[in-house]
Amino acid sequence: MTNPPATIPKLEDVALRAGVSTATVSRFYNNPAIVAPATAARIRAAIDATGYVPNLLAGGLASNRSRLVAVLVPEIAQSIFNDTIEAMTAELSLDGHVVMLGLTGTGNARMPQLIDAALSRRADAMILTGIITDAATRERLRQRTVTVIETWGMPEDPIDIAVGFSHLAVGRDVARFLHGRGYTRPMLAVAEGARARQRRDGFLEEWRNTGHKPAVVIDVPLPTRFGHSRLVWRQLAQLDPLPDVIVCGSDVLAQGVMIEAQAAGIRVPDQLAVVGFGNMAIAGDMRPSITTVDVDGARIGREAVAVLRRRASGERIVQKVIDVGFRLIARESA
Amino acid sequence: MTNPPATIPKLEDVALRAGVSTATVSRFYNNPAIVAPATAARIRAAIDATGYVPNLLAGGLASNRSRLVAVLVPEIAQSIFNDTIEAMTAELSLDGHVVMLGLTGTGNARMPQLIDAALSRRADAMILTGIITDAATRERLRQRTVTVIETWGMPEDPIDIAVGFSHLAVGRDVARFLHGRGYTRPMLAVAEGARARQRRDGFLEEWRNTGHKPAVVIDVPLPTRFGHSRLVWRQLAQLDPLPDVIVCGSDVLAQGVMIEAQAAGIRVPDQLAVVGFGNMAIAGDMRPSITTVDVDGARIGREAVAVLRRRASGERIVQKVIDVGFRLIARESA
DNA sequence: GGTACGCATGCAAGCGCTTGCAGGGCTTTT
DNA sequence: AAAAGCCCTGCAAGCGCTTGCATGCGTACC
Repeated sequence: MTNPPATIPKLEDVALRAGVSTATVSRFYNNPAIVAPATAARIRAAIDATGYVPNLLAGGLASNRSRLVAVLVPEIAQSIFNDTIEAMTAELSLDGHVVMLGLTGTGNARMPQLIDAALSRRADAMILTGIITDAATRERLRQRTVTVIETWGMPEDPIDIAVGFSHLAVGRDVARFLHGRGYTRPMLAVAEGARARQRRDGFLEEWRNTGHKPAVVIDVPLPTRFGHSRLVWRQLAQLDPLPDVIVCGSDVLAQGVMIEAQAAGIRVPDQLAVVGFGNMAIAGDMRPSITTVDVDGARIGREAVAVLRRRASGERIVQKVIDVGFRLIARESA
Repeated sequence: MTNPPATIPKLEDVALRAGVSTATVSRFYNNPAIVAPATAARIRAAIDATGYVPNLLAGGLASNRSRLVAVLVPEIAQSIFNDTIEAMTAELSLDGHVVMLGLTGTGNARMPQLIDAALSRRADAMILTGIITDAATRERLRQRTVTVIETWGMPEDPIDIAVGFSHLAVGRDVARFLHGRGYTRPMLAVAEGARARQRRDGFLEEWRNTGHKPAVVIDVPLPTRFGHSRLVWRQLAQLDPLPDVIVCGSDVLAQGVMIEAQAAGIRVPDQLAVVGFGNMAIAGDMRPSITTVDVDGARIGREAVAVLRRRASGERIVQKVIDVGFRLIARESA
């Protein structure tokens, strides 16, 4: 129970105490293999005795590596990206990196400020959710040497590196699936985001190609909230004939619609089938369980960090776009 | 469409171009009021021309302020804290601060490393979820001069500052509420966390005080997942007589139990009432809507940042514990 | 007209690390 | 026994900012 030290110990204090130079203590932290075991032991003792904690601001300034990775997502309150963030955070902390979390807002309105914030802190890398569409921002990032990873999408011309999957393909697969099951009157509830719209386009294209009449589409505001399902339900209930399946932009929405349907005495899937997206935990646990598209968000996070590691070790990344794919999981609801 | 600059521009480049010293440019950023308007205009032009972005690693080293706030939470995948994080992030970015996100794990296993990470980066403040119980860690933090804010709880002896509410009081209120509604056979599904246990204790104490027989308690593993409700349901269904109300550690759990009950043909609330915790969006949107305890997570975040601001402006904080309270919201499910 | 003062700016000494280069002591090679 | 190599360590020059102190200038005051 010692008292607070009058001053925060620095590298020099440790060095003095261990009888070595600051350079050696620095190496002890950054390249332990090259310091002699006996010296290392003395340094360790000195660190314990002084309660030294390295100053990574100083270290980062000198080495030009901040060990900071900026992760920019629209939101986290009800987000499908949280698995990705968790996986990334866990992986990064293994390398002594830390996540700077930025919330861009559902319309990415705060993206520019956050990019500035990340650049200011000399983040070693920036991991973005989705594909930046703003040309000026793309150009700005390209001019920098930071690693930029775009996730959850498949840009044709990535700023730097992309880890994701094709939302277009998701839409197409769902359309084929529903066609195969014999559904004829789908309705789509599409969130106002770039990715959701790609899935919609994929669906509509494929649905047309399989010889069907155009599907009904309604828009749902972002961010996705459970309550929006009531809006969807209201619009759905007005249709005549009723759709025989509703394809929702997210599992949350799908769950909500199902609950509304059941409350209205409509049987799922007999009278109305439901398809979600994301394969969140609720999808498998609902009664009936929800047919959805599984995306391995954690894997996206891990792959992103893996790329970072490879680049950090000097490797030149040739494969600029990594496709982690997706799986349509047929359950009870459709 | 210029090419990447050969070298990253620094303060000096801006100063040269604007015909001032680096000190003045620095002041332009940190204390704009004291630089003359005409000079400011020249500096602005120079910044635009060079594409300068300040290096906050250098700035932080020199000024001893990192503009980094560490936010340590157990997880974010299915977390009740996300509103708090969002609110904090938004507020902090207004002051040019940035959030370093740390995930401690549900058992707080990674807490020590994360505290180190935060100290290493000379975080201006650390905001923790819940109350740190480890004495060594408490002591370690007390010795530092960083602002430490514990949230979502009401420690008797805060490390520094706390913003939260009394979980004990929540438990008591719920017990009184159920007593008032005439329920007699409650069952508690309690998550394995310190806060959930406090609510349990409060409930049990009050329930006993109102003259009832002890309530049935079952434990639920952390992190809370929707699927756990099935486990709860299974245990619940074995009881004879069945409980007339189940008090769940979270809305997610409550929702799941309700769905299981409905799937089993049990009517909510007639045959089984359900109480949740947290007032997440789903609670109000479920059919029937869920009776729960509302906690203003966003407010916790805002209050925490407000304290930070006050301290930053030199104020001495006297009120070490800020109680944001809670509200029991009676809806259809109980 | 001289003194006092305030405003805007410059000077320069750090902030606490990292790392290229050099060198001393050992062991191995010839 | 000398030469060559290898390990380990130290020296010292930065990294790009901030800020206390000093200074020059214009205005206000007596």
